[in-house]
Amino acid sequence: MPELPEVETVKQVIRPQITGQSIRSVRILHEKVIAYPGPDEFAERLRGKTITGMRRRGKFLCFHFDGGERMVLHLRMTGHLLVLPAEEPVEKHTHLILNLSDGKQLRFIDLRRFGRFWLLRKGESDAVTGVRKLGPEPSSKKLTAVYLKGRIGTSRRSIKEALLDQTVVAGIGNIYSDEILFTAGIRPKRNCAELSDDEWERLAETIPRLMAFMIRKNRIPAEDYTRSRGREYRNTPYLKVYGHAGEPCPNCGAPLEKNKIGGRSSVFCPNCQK
DNA sequence: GGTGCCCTGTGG
DNA sequence: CCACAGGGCACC
Repeated sequence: MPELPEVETVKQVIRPQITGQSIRSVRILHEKVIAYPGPDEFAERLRGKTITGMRRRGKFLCFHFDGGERMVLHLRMTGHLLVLPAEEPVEKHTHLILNLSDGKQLRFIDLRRFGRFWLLRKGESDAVTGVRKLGPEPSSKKLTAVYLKGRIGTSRRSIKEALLDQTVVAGIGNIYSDEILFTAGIRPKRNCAELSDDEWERLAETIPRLMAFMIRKNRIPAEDYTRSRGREYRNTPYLKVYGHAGEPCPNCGAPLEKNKIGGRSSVFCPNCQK
């Protein structure tokens, strides 16, 4: 479900509601969502901790506690977070509840149960979470045409697969890879090794600009987010190709085409994208 | 690299 | 009924 802009929204909505709170108790309703360590240790170590901050890295969320421990969360396809009063009914697919000192609860809800939590000790490596392998953020000044060409310029993969590789750039998913390639005028199936310097430049320019635009458009007041139960905060009105297969291209009017790349669907304009 | 899998729900 | 869904990983 969420890619970088949506995860950023979750962070912006949730962070002010939980920072400074301490965790009174932990309720794990489905142990599977706790990837590391075991569920008992996870709950035991969280209890009594104070939340000092919350950050995003790629599609990961990282909760910081006093004493230096941190909890890492990946929402995967359908995971989301809500802060609700303890008396609110617990909805279906709720897998983890943190009882906070102000009487509210931080809840993790995930229909498909793909989302995962990790709890790391102070200074413990995040190799286990995958955060350590992430490539630069789209907003990073490290993300240049020279970087992209050097990192994947000889790869025999398609450019779409490379953009989905979190070790190349962090945070791009199936929606925004299609949007980026449309804006940059490059077909998703194009082989990385055949892209021109000009095309690497266009990618390096498009990735941060489009992601920043989507983050800005995705902002939502916490009340609206909570009222819609974390469901209606997506960039759908701004997507030019994703979800629009068969419809006219917004640039040239030619019907947008859809194909499969590495098991993921991909929408593009056969006319505007070379 | 491709494929299957982890899950549940929805839409054709 | 089957195909598909915004993610990521293990396995040939």
